[in-house]
Amino acid sequence: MSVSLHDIAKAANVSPSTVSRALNDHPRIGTQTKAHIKSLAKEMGYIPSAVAQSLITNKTWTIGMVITTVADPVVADFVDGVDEVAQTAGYSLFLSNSRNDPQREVAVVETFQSRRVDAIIVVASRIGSTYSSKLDQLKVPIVLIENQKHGDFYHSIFIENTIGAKAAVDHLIELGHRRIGFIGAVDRPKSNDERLLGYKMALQQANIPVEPELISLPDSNDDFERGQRGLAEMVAAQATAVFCYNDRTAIGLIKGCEQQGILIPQHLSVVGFDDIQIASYLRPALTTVRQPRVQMGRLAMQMILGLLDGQAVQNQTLSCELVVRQTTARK
Amino acid sequence: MSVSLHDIAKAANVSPSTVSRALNDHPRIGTQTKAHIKSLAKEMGYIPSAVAQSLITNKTWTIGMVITTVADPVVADFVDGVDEVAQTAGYSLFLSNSRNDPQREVAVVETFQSRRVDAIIVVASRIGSTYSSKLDQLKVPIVLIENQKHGDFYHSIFIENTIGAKAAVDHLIELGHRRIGFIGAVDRPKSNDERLLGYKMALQQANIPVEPELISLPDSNDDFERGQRGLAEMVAAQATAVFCYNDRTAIGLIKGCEQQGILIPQHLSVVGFDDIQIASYLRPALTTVRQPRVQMGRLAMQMILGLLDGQAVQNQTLSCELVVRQTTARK
DNA sequence: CTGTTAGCGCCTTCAC
DNA sequence: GTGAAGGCGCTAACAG
Repeated sequence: MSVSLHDIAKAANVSPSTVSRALNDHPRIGTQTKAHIKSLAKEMGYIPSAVAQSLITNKTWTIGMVITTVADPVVADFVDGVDEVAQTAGYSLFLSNSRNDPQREVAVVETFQSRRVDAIIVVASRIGSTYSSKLDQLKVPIVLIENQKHGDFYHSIFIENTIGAKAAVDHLIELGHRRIGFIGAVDRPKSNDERLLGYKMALQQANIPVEPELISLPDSNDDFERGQRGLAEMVAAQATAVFCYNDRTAIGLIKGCEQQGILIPQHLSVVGFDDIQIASYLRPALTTVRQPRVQMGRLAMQMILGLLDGQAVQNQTLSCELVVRQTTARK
Repeated sequence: MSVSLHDIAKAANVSPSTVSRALNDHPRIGTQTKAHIKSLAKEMGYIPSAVAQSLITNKTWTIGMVITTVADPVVADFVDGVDEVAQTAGYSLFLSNSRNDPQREVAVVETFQSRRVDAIIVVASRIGSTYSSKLDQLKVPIVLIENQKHGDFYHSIFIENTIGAKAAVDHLIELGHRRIGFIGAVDRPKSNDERLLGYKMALQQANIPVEPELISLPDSNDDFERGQRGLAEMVAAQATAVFCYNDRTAIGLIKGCEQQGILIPQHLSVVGFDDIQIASYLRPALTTVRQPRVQMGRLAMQMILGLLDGQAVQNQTLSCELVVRQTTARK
């Protein structure tokens, strides 16, 4: 296999521990022997085995991250943020898709445990309290991004869904809309409820009744498809504006509109959520609520670092901001 | 720490080796002791240490994947494909961004080596022959997806860039266009050259001169920005159609057009490359060349599995297909 | 300053 | 069928 400490020890006529010390810049080591060993090691192409090191130090310098799918641009940005901070801090990232299947998620977490990861990050988990029993025994810090189960488990990073959603709907109301619809996502119960709540709060504050037929929760796992499916209900309910669970839902909705000759924003105003990169490149450019996704990923990893450092770490809730573009217009 | 073989051996009043055998369904083991030990292990929450196992078996069940950034939807799909096959085969995936920086890429690969990954997958590497010396010594199988250095190193998965590009430009020529531009990507030299070659071949075949002013290689690392920057050159060269290096470049170009009142496809026809998911949701929907990205990821991981299994594995070049939508029209 | 010893958690011959 | 012993590659006390 690859060259080991022993190999280079033999070559240098010293003991393995001397080699170890030299390579780790241990204080009590001869300057010349150290230099000699180091050059020898390089020459022999020695690369220390992280697995052997982990076994003894009981630290793997490894983070496990469970996501739904990296094909979701929101998730991708989380990953980017986490990876950035992790890499800088010397950690490697295990990435595993759960495809939003709670069972797979549990399986992945168990794999991570067996790999003795130093910490775990889970995006959009729907597991919730199941974790309590499974993970409380483990000493592994775990932080959740956009946990989808009600109740605060462990350390979490949230976004101000309700406030953001309310801002979106406030904006529509200001534009004179009264029949405002909502197209939601059933597979992300908590964010969905929070955004729906913001929607309702905005309406109530403006003394507009909340009408069930204006709220659509299409039974699909695909964001785009949900948007397209929700359109029928919006038309039937005579909505003049729609707030969508996220940008991809809005994009699906808009495509459906185009096919039916419904003009955006002349006939229908549309607001999304997330501000994914493409949002500003659409024609018309999408009005949406911006979420600091990369920042959330960074923060998650920074929380991990704090936790690993034994610090007390607070849950974080980041704010989001309305970005008005071209899909919303005065009624 | 966590419970070990010894702990459960003590609890069961047997030796550690017996426990090991029981848990691994070794043949020579008492049926009842086995059952007893298994239930005991579950009860005590025993999770075997993959790191200890790796140290002894010299196999980590781990794959290292180096990417530019997961925020690129093309890369994200590669990752999805790899992850799918890897997970099924029992492998975990280390993911690391290089941000398209060759130096970082080398650093990441070294980290992977120290972690003793069983294999490495690199996306859009610009390293090339540097690998020869560095990795030839290692016994780790390595497969490259869309290698960006000329010359075939190791095992690779390619796409028929030239054929796809030619199909795109053929399509524009059929529509009556004669002044067709190309906006390329300098940070992906090989794919860019291949697509540019396809562009040139199509023109030559139609007896249309290749004019340098119709070829733009904006000095930027952002796809969208390249598209926007390239527009000026296209306008100056009086292009009536443009073939872009990829979809995101096309999207940037289209945005620039909108700002200048240039209508797509009436004033300018545009073709992209990749067929990222959003392409069909744009208005007008983007004409492009579809790349089987997820399939490429799967294939990469399957090649790894073959290699790990000692099989002789062939490089693969997948074909792509023109998808005509709404951004191209008769001149 | 350097060598020796022990052991991280597990598997794998060997004995019994 | 089960136990004892050795070792994977490395670090961390101890000695010297």
